Amino acid sequence: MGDPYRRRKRPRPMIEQPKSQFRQLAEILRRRITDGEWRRGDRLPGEHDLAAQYGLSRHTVNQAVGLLRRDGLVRVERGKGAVVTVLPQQITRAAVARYQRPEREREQARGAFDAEIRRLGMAPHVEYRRVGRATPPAEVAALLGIDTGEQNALIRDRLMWADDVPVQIATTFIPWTIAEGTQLAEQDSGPGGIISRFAELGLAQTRVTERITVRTPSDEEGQFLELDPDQCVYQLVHTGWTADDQPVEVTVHTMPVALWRLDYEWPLD
Amino acid sequence: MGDPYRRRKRPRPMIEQPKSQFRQLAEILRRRITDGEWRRGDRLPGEHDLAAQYGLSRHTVNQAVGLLRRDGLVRVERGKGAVVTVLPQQITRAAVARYQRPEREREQARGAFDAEIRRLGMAPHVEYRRVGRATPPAEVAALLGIDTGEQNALIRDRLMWADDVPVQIATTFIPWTIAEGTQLAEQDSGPGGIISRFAELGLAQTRVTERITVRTPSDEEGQFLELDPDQCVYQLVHTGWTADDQPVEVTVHTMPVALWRLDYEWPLD
DNA sequence: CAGTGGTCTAGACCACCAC
DNA sequence: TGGTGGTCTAGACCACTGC
Repeated sequence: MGDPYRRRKRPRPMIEQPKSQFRQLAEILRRRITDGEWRRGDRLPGEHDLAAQYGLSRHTVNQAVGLLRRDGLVRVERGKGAVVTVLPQQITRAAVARYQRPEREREQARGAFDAEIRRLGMAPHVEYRRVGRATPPAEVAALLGIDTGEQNALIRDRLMWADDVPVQIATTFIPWTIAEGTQLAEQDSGPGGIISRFAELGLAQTRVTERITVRTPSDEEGQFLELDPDQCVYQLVHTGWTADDQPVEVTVHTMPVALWRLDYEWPLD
Repeated sequence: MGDPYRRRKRPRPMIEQPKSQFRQLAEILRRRITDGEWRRGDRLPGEHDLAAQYGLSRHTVNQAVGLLRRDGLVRVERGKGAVVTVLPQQITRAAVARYQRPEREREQARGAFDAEIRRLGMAPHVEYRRVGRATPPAEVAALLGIDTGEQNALIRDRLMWADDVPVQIATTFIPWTIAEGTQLAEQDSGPGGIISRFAELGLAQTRVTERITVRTPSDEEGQFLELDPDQCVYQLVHTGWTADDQPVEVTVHTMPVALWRLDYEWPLD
């Protein structure tokens, strides 16, 4: 069987692979953050200073900082500098639990997000950006089985924070033929969230699917989530189905990968 | 309520945001790939040529190519050049389906991966790198509820390809007290895979959890998966539990985010 | 050997921020 | 206005590939 790595590996040096200077510097800076020397909110020394201190050109330092930005450890604002942004812990999205027994205590929708954030000792905040009739993206229209390019969906678009950190964009689409004139189309979807409203309409969701991909954020997403353009986000597409396999809800969640981890759980027979 | 984006946006130019030259070039090159001008296996023009052609310095071109590498569209080998590596379609991992009815037709383990790859018209290949007694990482030991730093686990470490593309590393850990002397410790785990062996041992798995995170690959992982160091991978930690909530299996999957999408599905009550 | 990309420097100009 | 980072150029040296 052998060791397939061997094929591609050269005789390994005793101590360590020689690495480029900017990667070594990034390693040093990363350690100073994870070790707690620099904490959330602290400003890193200017690139000019770091360059002088380590005997590097500013360009090399800039590359090193770029690695930290990609990993979501620091955020840079023009004219100000690099600030440590890493959270003490990632937020956990327990996908299955958040949709269980919604009638019990508003665990659904806003309630589930609230719990996820409070678990970390942070304050959740949700702001509705838009609730109304709109044209869904083509992929969403296809999922919902409705025509493309028409104003045939209700959109519920919201932004979410943990303390002052923007952590998620969630956009729900519901066929307009279902949502029109119901509480689904109101900003406050009422007790139990939209899941309960669907049930009352005789369109109880009995099955849920989620598809996870990772991509780079759009300009708009990057702006709200305060992401460096090199950071990645989860795109999580959640679809709710009725007993006769009709899709009645599609929600697209956009979350920085640095901030979240996603949990799933199911029984085996 | 207003538009929260407005806070941070400046009056938008009519045509487009001014973008840096390397991002514009990356956009051009990306389009030439997605439009099919350059296909999988083709070599990009040299950076020197591109620089001359577009009137840029080689460094700027190098930055542009870096964006394509990060997105997994091209792979660069020293001394050779940049080769288009993007697959026609992402591989879909249907998490729940792959563990259902394992006794039916070897759908488990190797069987599920086989189906995932064949669905794309590619040829799956699995190679066992190591099967034997080993010391699990501390996080895995904690999950399994066994001591840290001891040779107290069976490791089943395998590499997976689609055609000639390395697509996944999967490493299974099972407490040695369970695996010792059973077919679990043999490379061929028998019909139905290890799930069936657990059932025969009176340790049938009744519940499964998975935790997804995204991180940069280790040197070793990047080497096998032929990843640029700037590309991200999913780390998917799969745990199997018995009816009395004993964890009997932990499998860590490492998959390039550019190649995979992850599907989940469950019923609502 | 020539051709590739990886990395680094020195220097420059710009946009943006805070004062 | 001075300090920050974003970006770009010109030029250089290196490691690696394949002939």
